[in-house]
Amino acid sequence: MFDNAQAAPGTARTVWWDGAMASPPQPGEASSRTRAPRTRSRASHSLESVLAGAVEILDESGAQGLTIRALAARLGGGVASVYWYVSGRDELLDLAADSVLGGVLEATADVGGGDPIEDLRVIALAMFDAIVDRPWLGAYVLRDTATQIHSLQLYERIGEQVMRLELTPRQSFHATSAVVGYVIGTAADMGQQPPEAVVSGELSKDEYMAGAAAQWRALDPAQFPYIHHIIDEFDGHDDRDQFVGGLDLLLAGLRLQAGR
Amino acid sequence: MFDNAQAAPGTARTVWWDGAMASPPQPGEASSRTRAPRTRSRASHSLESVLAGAVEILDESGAQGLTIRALAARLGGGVASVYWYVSGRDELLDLAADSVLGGVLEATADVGGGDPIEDLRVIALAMFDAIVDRPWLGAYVLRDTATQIHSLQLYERIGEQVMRLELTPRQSFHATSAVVGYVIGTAADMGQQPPEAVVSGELSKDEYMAGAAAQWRALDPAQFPYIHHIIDEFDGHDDRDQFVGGLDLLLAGLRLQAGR
DNA sequence: ACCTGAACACCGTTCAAGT
DNA sequence: ACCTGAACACCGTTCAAGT
Repeated sequence: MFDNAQAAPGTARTVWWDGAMASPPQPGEASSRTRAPRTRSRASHSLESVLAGAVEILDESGAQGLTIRALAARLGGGVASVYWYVSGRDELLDLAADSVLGGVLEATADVGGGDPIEDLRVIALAMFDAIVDRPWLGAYVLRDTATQIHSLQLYERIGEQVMRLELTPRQSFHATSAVVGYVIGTAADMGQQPPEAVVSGELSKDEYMAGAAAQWRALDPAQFPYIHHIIDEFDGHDDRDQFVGGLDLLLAGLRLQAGR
Repeated sequence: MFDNAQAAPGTARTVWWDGAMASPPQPGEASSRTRAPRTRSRASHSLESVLAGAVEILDESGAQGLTIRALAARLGGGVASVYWYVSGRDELLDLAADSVLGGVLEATADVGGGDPIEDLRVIALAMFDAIVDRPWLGAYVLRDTATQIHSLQLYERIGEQVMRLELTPRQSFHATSAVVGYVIGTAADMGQQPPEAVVSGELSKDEYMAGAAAQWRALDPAQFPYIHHIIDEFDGHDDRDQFVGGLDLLLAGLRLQAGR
């Protein structure tokens, strides 16, 4: 079902290729123990290396910076070779995002023994941490469970904690979706690049936030009483604290519903 | 501060143009009462018409379908004229999203008299409804409060309800952010197009969801106990019910914190 | 099977020029 | 002030061909 980690999805794999041609001569590689190929004439990739390269570029320059050409250049090969591993740029983004979630999956592998809601909190925080310093990630996480195996597994793991609260299936479904929705929504929002500021490097995120705070302070207090009520909290606030604050509200509601 | 509704932002408005040339002759328009111009030689826009055109295209074919060329064609003019009103495609998306939120703002103009949490619920639902059937909207809402006036005002309005709960500024800030984050995150997630399915029209959203449900049922129950626990709820579920389920958890937590 | 270079059809943005 | 057509520099994707 989710076997496209090896086969390029969207590509019909009819065997037009004669098996007798297998293992073609590898020039200059016969007894080489070093990884770097002596002859640079032909690049060789794998889905893992393609995704790793994509994540590198995404981390450096965001979704906008990930072009197929840039990726091919980084891999040291031609553009078209990328299409052997992914069906297109969209799937590349989906798989790159999912590969990062694989890390979250590993990091939370042993969660599940304690208080269900506390465990839920730990997983949600791990997920948040992964997304928040990867601005590009939020938009591509949990988009297509058929392509994104890790996303599905993480969803399952979160659901399993909720399940231990022994609510109805419907309540479990809603609670799990709420946690996931809150995490992704908040993280994506926080990770969003200030319009071309951080990307071009003209402005740091702190500088941008300071500018926004100044802008808020300049608003008419009569028209924006709430903004002025919280401006000191907004100014210089910590994203993680803000995230935890909301998460704890959600979990408190859940605890109430579960009667614990 | 937020005056870019009239002046194209990002464009320095130095007056190189001689004021004496004002109100040039309008050929064939002297006593015409009908809106359609007799001479098609020169198109005339406004920021409103540009954004309206953009929203139309976005509704029809999503963010991917909104190209400057498509927009210019719809407006019946040249490509470059769009750049008189917006600084680029990014700002076009931001402003188009914000213009839709203007509708939510109007629809919730008289909210604020009842129970604060109930009022919060009403606003959140109105926001959800606006986003959910506009898949493109979620990604561009509340991105830049300097450009997006309506987003800021909506944020203020939500905050004002929270303020009535008389929490600390910090708690108010976190609660408001949580509600907004949850709404946007959930709505964006639900509005997300199934990879090129609904866009190309090959697959309806219902068909896609049915396919996903079938896929989930095929998963190993030993490996995915939660998925199997909720699969009947997932299959054919109503997005709005799901949203409300999570929202009520969040609001219950908030009510608890406020001691009401 | 997997990689390549070149080509195709697009796209955002800019610019000199028009009114 | 506001609109235009043409140009520039890109980009995703495909394809015939190589190994």
